[in-house]
Amino acid sequence: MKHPQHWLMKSEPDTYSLDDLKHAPHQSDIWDGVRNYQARNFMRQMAVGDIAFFYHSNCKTPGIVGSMRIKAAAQPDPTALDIESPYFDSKSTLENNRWSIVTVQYEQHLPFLSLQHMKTLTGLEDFPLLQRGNRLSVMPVSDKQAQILWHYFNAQKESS
DNA sequence: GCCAACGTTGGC
DNA sequence: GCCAACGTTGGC
Repeated sequence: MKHPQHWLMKSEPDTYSLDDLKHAPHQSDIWDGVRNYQARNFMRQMAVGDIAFFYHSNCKTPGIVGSMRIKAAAQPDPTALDIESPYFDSKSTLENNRWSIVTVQYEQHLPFLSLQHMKTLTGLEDFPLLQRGNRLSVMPVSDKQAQILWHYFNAQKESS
């Protein structure tokens, strides 16, 4: 099996936090509501077993709080067809749903890595998250960037 | 709560 | 197909 690709996925903790995923049935859930084509296309590239960092955005101290595994590859997003959902999309149909979800599995909480501190780590200069004006909610993490992040998390775990 | 950056919409 | 207007994201 090909070694897993890393990703980063943002969620506002007030809407859906890592704890929410941890306490979901089977610690698994669908990642719905993505309404940006670039982010959607990244989700469509995800493979089962890929690793995604869970990032809390639009909160007091944004940063990475843990990790997940991709449990199932992209499928149509049911919320796009649900008129009751805040993510309802009038241009999507059952035959032609514009939007996708992946199924994610809780893996672990990690030592908190704030956005502020992430900016000080060397080797992350090209990380999309840190690029000016970036608003992507789903983005790839290169092997090199993942290695830097895991090094940070492992070092924090050892020193605690 | 402010606002810069960005994506989308819709008139033309 | 251009682009102004508008809505959203998300750090601060």
